[in-house]
Amino acid sequence: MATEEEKKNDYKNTLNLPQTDLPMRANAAQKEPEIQKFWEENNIYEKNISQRSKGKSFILHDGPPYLSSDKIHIGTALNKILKDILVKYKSLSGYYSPYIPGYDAHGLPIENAVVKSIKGGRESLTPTQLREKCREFAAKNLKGQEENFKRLGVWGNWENPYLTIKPEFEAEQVRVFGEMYEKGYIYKGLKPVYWCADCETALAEAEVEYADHTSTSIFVKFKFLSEDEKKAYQKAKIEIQKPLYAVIWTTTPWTIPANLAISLNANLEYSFVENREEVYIIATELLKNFLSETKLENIKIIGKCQGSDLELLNTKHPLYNRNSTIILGDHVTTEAGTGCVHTAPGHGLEDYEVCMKYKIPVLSPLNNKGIFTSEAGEFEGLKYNDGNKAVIERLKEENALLGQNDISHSYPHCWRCKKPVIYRATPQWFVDVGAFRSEAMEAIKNVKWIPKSGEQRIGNMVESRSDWCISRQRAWGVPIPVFYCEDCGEAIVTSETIAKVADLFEKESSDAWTKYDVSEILGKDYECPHCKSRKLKKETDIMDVWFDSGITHRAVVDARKEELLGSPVDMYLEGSDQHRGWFQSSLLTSIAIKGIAPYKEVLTHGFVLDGEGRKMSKSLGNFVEPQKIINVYGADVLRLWAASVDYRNDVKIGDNIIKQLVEVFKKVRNTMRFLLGNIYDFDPQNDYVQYENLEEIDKFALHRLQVLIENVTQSFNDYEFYKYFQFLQNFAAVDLSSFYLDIVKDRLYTAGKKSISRKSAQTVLYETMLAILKMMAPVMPHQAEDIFSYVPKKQKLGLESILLADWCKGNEKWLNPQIDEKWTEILRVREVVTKAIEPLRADKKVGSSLEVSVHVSSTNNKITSYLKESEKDLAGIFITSQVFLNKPTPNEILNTLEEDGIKVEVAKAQGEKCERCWKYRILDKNSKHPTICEDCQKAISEN
RNA sequence: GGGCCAUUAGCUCAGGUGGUUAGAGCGCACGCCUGAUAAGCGUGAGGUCUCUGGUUCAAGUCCAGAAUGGCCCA
Repeated sequence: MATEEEKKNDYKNTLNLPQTDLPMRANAAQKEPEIQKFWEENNIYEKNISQRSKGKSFILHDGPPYLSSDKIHIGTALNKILKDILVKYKSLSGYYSPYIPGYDAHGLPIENAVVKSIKGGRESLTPTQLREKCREFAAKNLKGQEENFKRLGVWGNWENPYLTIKPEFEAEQVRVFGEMYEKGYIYKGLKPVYWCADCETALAEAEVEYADHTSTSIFVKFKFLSEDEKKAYQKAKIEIQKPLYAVIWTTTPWTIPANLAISLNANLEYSFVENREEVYIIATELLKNFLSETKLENIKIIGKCQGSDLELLNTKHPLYNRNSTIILGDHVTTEAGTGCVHTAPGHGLEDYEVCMKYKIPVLSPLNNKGIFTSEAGEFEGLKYNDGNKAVIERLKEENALLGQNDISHSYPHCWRCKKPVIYRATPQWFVDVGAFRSEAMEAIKNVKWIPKSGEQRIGNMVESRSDWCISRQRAWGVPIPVFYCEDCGEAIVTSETIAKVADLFEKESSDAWTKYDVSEILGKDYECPHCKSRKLKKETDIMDVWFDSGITHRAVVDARKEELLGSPVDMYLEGSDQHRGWFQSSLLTSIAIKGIAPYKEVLTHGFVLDGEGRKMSKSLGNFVEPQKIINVYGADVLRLWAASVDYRNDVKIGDNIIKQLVEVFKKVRNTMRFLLGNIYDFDPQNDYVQYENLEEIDKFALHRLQVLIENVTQSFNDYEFYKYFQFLQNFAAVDLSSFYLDIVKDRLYTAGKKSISRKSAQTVLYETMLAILKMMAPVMPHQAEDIFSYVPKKQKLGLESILLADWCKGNEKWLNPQIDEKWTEILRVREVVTKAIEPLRADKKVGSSLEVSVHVSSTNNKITSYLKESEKDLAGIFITSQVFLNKPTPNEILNTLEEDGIKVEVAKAQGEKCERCWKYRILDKNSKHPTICEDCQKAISEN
């Protein structure tokens, strides 16, 4: 005879409980690499690419990360993940969407890192050896970054990435230079750069260190020309005969010989100050400061005017027989000085910029050693720092000095010899942006910028930018492919020289530039086209790395037309800092040689901040390392993070945020596990229930699914992944977990295994599972693939990988507004019912809601009729044992709740607990199974 | 200092053309279930919508200014 316990187990065995081997825990950190191995070994990426027609394409062109490190940081991870989500989504949606990752590998940061790492410094290596080290350094970092990217689950042509140091890339770069030169867009000019007079070398921004330095500051007066003096007085509305001076202030007296202008701020107010027989112009705000510094007394303000009133008036240089013109610039501030800024375009970057606008030429009367040249007149032969004293002496003699003080301030020093550095104008190569600026502005208008503000941002920059200096005095880069004639001094760039250099680089890389001499490159008989001389030399400068990456539209997109279909591509997707960087350098070179923008759309994302919204910095020690997150939670959680935030603005990441995402990740997995477990025996071929035959709540579930599919699709199409995240999360938690699955559980478990009602629910579960797997795939590809591997073969649509599927379309006929309206109302009633039961639970009068029966009524006719229509299903929907509409519950009413015109009375359920389905029923003691209900008896007989 | 951007519950996000007690999911608290179980369900508490002015009968929503934070310049 069976014991009670055994009998219970017997009935339990007749239930259809979920079955699946999919583990509840993802164990992602360990599982993901296995999945990636599966993709790699089975060429899933390549298969996806080849199954899509090139007629429908979406090309995202990768911006090359810089190879300064072998580890990627969180910002790079965000960027690559966003790109990959998009590429995967487009691929699933049927687009031909290949992805060729790129790397930026020339430039100063790499060169500096290498120089620092070698004993003996730069001098211990030949340029060729140095370049070789740089190449190795870049290769090592590439390997590290590539591993990081692959570990994120990023798809792409990893076999053949593009690289700015590949010979074919460098060759194209030389050709682009040649084309731009031929169009007259490239010229040689002077520009101030940091210069160390002791090392006799140009320095980059990164090569100067700031340290305190004591300088002599001086106030110098520049006398107005008599004509212009009158005009100035007129502007200030004063009548006076005394001589008028603009007073400048500088901490580098030696640059006075190079002064060509005086800069004022157009919007500042300037005072005319009378000092005995002279009048000075000083910015009103700085007057106090000026007086205390110069110790002048008994002065008075006799007039005022705006900076803009004085534009283009001339003063006389106190030491030379030339003018110094008053010009206007935004760099003039009231922080120090007089508001009249000494402007020497050869010795200051701002000075240079503002003089460019006024077409004032550059004057830099210093040689490599920092010694004044003949252009400095009487100071010729003096070293610049000795020039300070000499200049001050002369100014005194000319009665042009108004004051002199020593000040200590932060000043740039050479990182090698630690001596102060200067700005010195040197010959540089430029791109004449002005020549095609309007074309570029026009092109900007025709690009779709997301977010929209990007258009203004880049527009402002292109509009106001000066010419692009593309030369660098360094070793690790593509040489500027120019020869010079040593006899006539002309620069030589012809289609012939460009072709020869390009072809050579294509074979041997740009290392060939230093390796061969001119005659080897151009041929023994090559002669200067200007003077027929055969004495030629090579340019020693290299190109700005922004020029490297700026021509990928040509060296990659056009050069690999078979794969990338040629420029312009559909999208560039980078951080918002690239408006100044890659978006602009790419735009300018593309406009210059092709007349079109290289992209149709530009999508930008913000920067990654810590959990408190602070910038990540060494001093705060608040860096979030992607590798750490991946090692603990897996790449999919990081990917989910990227998808969960509105990346158009800055985004935050921190422990708390990641923990929340892990919860969502688990929730989705568990929900999928439940779906999977309940359709283990479902064969779509035979068991699929046609829409018309589905139960109404199942139709409602499909309606909700269809709404989800459409919302999610729209979110991806708009690149608004965070909306996708919200939709998916809500659907999993609300529509499925707490509503549909909770209700349908009973049917799945207790109904006959092959009953139509169970199959009806299974059909919905099956459709839901497939749709969600597909919508997980772009964002959580590992998780989706992992789950998919546990899907029974019959349900897999013949797919080898979920990443080879077609995007979920659902079925338009699932949209059912009538059912939606009705069930939304029923859901409201359900809320009132659960709320009404709640107090009884708190009082321990009731545990499971199945111990309860309810009487429901409503003052709303619509609701009443909806309830009536579905009367027999209501108990299941409310997860109670009985629902009464017309008559009150037979047992004592334990609680009543009325809300929104819906009245619910709760009582104990009728009958006894059925041992099989746990619902309370009036049991037939005389039947074969006296402890289970009628429905269960029927179900058992069907099994 | 200039250009561009952001600021709604602890977190991630909603809140067309200004109009009743500002929403969702998660998290949290409390409880239930023990046939999704290192799961599942329910209920509840959380917001002076960054601030200050202004327009208006009425402002998270419009205007002006400010603060804080971010990117790019200087």
